[in-house]
Amino acid sequence: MRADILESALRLFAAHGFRGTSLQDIASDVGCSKASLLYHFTNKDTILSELFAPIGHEFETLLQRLAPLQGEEAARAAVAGVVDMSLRFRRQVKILLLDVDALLDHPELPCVDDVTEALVDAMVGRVPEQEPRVAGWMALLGIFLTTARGVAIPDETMRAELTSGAFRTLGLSS
Amino acid sequence: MRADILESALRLFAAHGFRGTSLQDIASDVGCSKASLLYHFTNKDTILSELFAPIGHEFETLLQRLAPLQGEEAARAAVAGVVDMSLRFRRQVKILLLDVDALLDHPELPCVDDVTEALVDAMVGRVPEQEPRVAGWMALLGIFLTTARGVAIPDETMRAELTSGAFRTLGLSS
DNA sequence: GACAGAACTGTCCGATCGGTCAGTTATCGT
DNA sequence: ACGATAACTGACCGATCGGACAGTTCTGTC
Repeated sequence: MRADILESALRLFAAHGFRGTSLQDIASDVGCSKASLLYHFTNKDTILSELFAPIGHEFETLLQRLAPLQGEEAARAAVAGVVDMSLRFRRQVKILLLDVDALLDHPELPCVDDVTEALVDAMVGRVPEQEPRVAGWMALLGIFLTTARGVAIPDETMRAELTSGAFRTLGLSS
Repeated sequence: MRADILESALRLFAAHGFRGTSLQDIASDVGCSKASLLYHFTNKDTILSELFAPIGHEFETLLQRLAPLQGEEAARAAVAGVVDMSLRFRRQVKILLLDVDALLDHPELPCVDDVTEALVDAMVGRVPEQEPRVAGWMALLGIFLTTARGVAIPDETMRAELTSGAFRTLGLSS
């Protein structure tokens, strides 16, 4: 039942956003009462936290794996990591994009700004100038949103296209 | 006063989303009563419609300008047009991204899906395969989101970086 | 100063939200 | 069969939302 609730919540949050989905919406989708949701989860935020728990750790390990790398090597690893996580957690990414501002102060998920800044750093190098960072943001956000939007092709094809596209954006040979 | 209301609404909608901003929030920001808002505008949706009215026409003329072009010429013109509109209407773009699903059925603004699909067509050509379209989506969404997010550089520098970045994503020489 | 109309506001309304709680039903070891 | 515990629910609560409406204040004209 907990699993059913989480599955429905993930689908509805991704479709209509966190704020755009009421507990009653989830309950109707699951086929139980609203009170039953709050029996399994203390409140609405807890449901969200549970959905985002896995990706918090994964992003942390990705950043650790990226930390010692530099230059083109770091950029290619960052792209591969971001593409992989976007494909595996595309619905969570969509939730994050739909309700960024409301979810930023959410304690459970790591500070999104810090993580994304670190990923851009890995893609374009730790340069003080802002100009090269634009390409990094374009690559990062392009991957996230294109995955969240969804294109009617198999996952592995999508992975290859996203990776080569991001490489081109960053000026790397693909 | 109407202008003050629209300015406050635009800023608040861009910061917290359409659904995340109440009429009371806007009234407090303007410094008037909620009832006063509803004297100048028939309802909350009308405020949003007025904010999006200009960009509807602009996107239409952009698509008309793009229609006769083909190949690389069309792609370069599409990128230039999208970059230009993103920079000029960055707050509207952000609103659209924050509340896509809730705003899709909004009658005032043109069907977002149709417009974006046409822009991707212009960028990658009207090909039946889905694979090349991924790069188109990456370029389009990369421009939109990077602009909406904001980078601390002058507009004209941003324009140049966004344009060359999108060209690279699409495999065009910049 | 009197008047008309625009501009504005306080107050109320129904709907919906997240959340609480007492009470009911199902499950299971003994 | 029975009691304990988990699972679940209907009814309710306070807060907040978008919006309606009667009444008040401001502003310009004669």
